[in-house]
Amino acid sequence: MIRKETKASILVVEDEESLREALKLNLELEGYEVTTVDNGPGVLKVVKNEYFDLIILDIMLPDMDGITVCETIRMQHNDVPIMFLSARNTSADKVEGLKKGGDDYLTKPFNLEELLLRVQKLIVKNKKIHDPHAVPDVYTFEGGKIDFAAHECVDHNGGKQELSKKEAALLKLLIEHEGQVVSREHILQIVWGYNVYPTTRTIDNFILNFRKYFEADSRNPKHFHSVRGIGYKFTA
Amino acid sequence: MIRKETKASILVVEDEESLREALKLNLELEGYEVTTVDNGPGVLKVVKNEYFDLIILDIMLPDMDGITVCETIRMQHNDVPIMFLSARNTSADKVEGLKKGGDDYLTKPFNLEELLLRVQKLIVKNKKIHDPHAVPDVYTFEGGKIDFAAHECVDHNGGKQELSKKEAALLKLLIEHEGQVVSREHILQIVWGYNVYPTTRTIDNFILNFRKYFEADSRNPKHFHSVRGIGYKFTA
DNA sequence: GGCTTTTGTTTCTTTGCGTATCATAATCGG
DNA sequence: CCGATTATGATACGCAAAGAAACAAAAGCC
Repeated sequence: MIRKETKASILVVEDEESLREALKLNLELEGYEVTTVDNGPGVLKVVKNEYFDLIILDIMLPDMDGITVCETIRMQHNDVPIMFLSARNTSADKVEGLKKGGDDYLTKPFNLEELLLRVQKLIVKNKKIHDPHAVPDVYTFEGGKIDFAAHECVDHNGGKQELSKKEAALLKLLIEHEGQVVSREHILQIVWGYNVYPTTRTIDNFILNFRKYFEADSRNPKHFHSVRGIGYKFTA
Repeated sequence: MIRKETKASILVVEDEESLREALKLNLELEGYEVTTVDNGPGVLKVVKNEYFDLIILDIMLPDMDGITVCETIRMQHNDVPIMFLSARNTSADKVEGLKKGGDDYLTKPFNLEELLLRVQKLIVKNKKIHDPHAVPDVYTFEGGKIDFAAHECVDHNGGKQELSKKEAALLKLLIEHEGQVVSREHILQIVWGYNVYPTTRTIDNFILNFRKYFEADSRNPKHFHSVRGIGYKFTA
């Protein structure tokens, strides 16, 4: 099994600079990859383009309040865990936050250690949800056979091929999500470990190779499909 | 959305009778199967023999405190979600509870609605972990079948069709509002973005495609209805 | 150090999605 | 019943995303 030692990524949304920087610092000390934003509309933009394991969202933002931001994110079918931060600690506020799609609600001032623990729990749970099904060391499908332990595969002609590290990792990821589309962001997050990417054609090149290995007609792939605007999909 | 409900089971551990019964009553009203226990050792016994989706655990128990109970459960590699209840609300207490394996920590007196919301969230998350296909991303209706995870659908003839990004988003939106009219403005808000107003026939074209996919007679649609002057409506 | 292999970048080509345009049909208001 | 309005359906087009390949840069390997 390939261990993922990629950092979990957190988006911190907080307009007050000192708190924002303090959060960033402490989360980074815990080993998280932290992005910060100080306004509502900015969140929506950045959430559309990047993958996050958790969003820490201040409710009181100058332009667009956090609840609305959360609602909007949820309306776009994004299930990223969201932790609300707020100075308001009435039950009504908490209930509203949780109802509108928040996963946790902390009141300011908060205890740092508690926040870090809750952050950790939310991230671990979510990872478990997305943690895909186990793939055997030797995976056989119509297009060939892949031996993840030996880092080699048998292509569609029966020829043997060595698999490089990244090739194996990407293959495994796609096979783990067999039948489902895996977004480019997710691929980069898991296989490469970065979050933002310049318009890179790197992933495409790997897919091209897979198609060479496993597809009889690489122009009309039966196993490695691209889903325009989203990512790639493997089907057996 | 259609959701089949088998009752989730909750174990309530609380020594004070009135609170215990109040919790039981309210949780049952929410549709949960509730078991109650009033002492520490009893928890361990019952947890060994029964499956629970959640344990609500009072920290101050007469014989064995809740933290110890939780630790013991975790030592037995049982990952059942545990929500602590406690009158103590210092940060140190909360931190300890979370550290020792608790998933949430509520202080007494608590707001009932908040508790119920948090209960629900813990249970749903855990269900997703154990049965990722419990809430499948597949929607079936008379006209065909739509798989949102794979971005494909089966049309009314049984043929397979790839779905583009916007197609999937719009379909999802319409299906979520099954039976009710969705206005053009709302569609644009959700599917296209915010201040975008392409005053065009764009949405119509997507509806046309859907009718091609899913309607036997596209002139007399049974599923994708247009509501003149307002928007569109999907019916199953 | 020089060689090979793997990984990443740059650039160009190709594709097809999403949008626009326009002609026609349906519907509505008066 | 007729003009105005709105939906439909076909078609055309621009542009962003994917394909493809060559090139560059690391990373291994004797």
